[in-house]
Amino acid sequence: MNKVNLKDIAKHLGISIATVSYVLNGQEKERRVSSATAEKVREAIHQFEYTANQIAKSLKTKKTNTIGIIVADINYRFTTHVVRAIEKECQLYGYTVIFGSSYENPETFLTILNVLINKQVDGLIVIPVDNDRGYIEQLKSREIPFVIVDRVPEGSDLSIVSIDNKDLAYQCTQHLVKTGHQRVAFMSYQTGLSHLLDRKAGYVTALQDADIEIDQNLIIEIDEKNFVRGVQSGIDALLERGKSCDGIFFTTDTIAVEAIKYLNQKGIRVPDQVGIVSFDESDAFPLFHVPVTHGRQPLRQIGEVAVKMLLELIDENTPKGNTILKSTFIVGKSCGEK
Amino acid sequence: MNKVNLKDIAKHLGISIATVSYVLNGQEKERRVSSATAEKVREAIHQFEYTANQIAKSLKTKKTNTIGIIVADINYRFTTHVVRAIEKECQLYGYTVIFGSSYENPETFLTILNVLINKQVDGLIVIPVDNDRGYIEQLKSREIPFVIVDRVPEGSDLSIVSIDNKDLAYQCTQHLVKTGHQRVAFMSYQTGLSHLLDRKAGYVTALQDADIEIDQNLIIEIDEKNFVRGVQSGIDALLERGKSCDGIFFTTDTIAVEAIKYLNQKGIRVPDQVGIVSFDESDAFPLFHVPVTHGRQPLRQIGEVAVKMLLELIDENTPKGNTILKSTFIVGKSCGEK
DNA sequence: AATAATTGCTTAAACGTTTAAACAACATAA
DNA sequence: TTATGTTGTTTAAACGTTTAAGCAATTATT
Repeated sequence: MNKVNLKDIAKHLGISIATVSYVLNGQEKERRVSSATAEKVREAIHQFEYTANQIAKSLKTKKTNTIGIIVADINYRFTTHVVRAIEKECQLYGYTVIFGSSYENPETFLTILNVLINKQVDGLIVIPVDNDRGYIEQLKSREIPFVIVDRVPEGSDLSIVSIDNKDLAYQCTQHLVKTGHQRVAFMSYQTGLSHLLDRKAGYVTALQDADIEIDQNLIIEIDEKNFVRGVQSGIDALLERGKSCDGIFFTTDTIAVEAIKYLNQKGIRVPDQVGIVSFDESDAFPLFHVPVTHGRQPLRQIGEVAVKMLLELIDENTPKGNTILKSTFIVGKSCGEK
Repeated sequence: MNKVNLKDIAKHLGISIATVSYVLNGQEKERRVSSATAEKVREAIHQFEYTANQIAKSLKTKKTNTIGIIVADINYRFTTHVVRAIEKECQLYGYTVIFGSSYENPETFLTILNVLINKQVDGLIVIPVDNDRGYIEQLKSREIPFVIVDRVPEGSDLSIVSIDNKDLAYQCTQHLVKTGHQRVAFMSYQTGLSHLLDRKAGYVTALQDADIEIDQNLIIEIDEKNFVRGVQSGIDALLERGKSCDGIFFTTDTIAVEAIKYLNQKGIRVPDQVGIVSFDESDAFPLFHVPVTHGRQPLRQIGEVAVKMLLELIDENTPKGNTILKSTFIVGKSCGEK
């Protein structure tokens, strides 16, 4: 038994499809459907449990009430939290979410982009792919509203949601200094991505403001290809005698977790031997023997704002721009705090 | 400038829409389009970068190449891993994924169900909502192919992907016994859900097989409403003098993590004072000072199999049934293993 | 030479909606 | 009386595809 459609309802009531449609779309007043007819229609709709075929509707109205989101990998803490907020917010506004993962692969990214566009999504939220350069041009040439999350590319006619990476990195570094660490190291990925450059700038500025000289030996930048080994040899290098490093600022939670594992393994005591601060938290932190001091991005808010910006963009009544959200700083005990 | 459609292509070439469509769908042979014409069409398609409007296509073919998945919360380890596999598998077969979260709320679940059905998804994968009873009837009455993951409801004309919960729980318990623990406790949620009942059965059977008497005092079942307190008072109860509990089997990773946090906090040494095993792992385990022995569900495989079953169901050439996947058991050092 | 088969296309209906435009019936105003 | 409005409804085109059916031109068969 096939789903009942407008025609079925109309035939059953002996009226035209148009009339039924008007009632359904709340246009009885404008289209002067008599209240008797309207009532009949409502009854029939209820009786037959009619629900509109959104595909047909979309074809006609050119609106799918669907947004696409392209993430790097759903299996990241950042992603799940942001996606969760996006989906919640969309539920609120009657939008649904189609999603695809690029797995950091630019080609996959473009494939997904095409699929989503052919599905006629009303807009896109993009959590960018590392190392991908051309996607913004592709997006722009498609004339589809989109919002970029997290990463701030050049070019200002874009809609972007991000946080002040430099500021939060500044706070992280400053906290290490304030808790008595003199030789504060920096551990990050080897990359040209804006958010990580900003974090480095925050680190540098904080040290300068504290009149501490920057020591290039304390700056470790890891090749992602060789992640685990990179972290380990980075830690080894930092903690070798002579360097007298007494604090480390990790620019991502992934690096922090891997480093903490290794510190655990080597029996290095935190915070006694070395104080640590992480940019971003990890669900794993609570299992470490001491609460890890860290910066916290407002992931939920990032998702919410991204959706709001996108929906405004879709409704065409908004200027584009970069929305910068406030982060918070969570003080634990990994720097020897009282 | 609007997207180019079949009509544009046809007009440009001075041929009919039908011919273009036939070429596009690889029906040149059957429909006897001359190779000259076909070539012209292909060129034009390329030149204008034509891509089909999937909405129109779907309306006609009644196929959206989209599946819906309803999860409890994207923010769970189980969910992200399964969803990741589902999406990867779908990419392979040219399907896209629409998703919605029920947040454990049956009403939200039904709302999402309706939205997805109106979007004409070809099928559904459902990671069930705790405490929801009616959803299966709702699903069945909708005559839409669907696969249930993880939880095994009564009624056998369903397609289900699950693991052998009893068997894996048996292994977990047996391992505690084999590593010298005599007074093995069980900590789970207070629930009637099949997978947790099965895990309890595994625990009981393992002890019986080892000729150890079941002690109701060592069985803790936590009210989810009061989760953190429940875990803590459960641990307190188990470790109080007199009970001489020397091992605990946690039936979920969430319970295990919360318990480990509390053990940490209280300074209780694992595995010296108490050995622990967890059903399911957590990304947090590596930060614990000792590797946690645990059962591992084949999450990726669960996702893959769910998709395969669903696509077969959609193509109508498959019997339904319960596919039970093999789990593995990861030996750490949390039971005092050498 | 007449008929049949093949080739290469086109026509047009259909999918389930929305919506501008038309229309019939009646009421009101001049 | 004629024109003018108002009310309640229907008609039909359109959205961008797919696809069965039709048809003219050419080629093959008898």
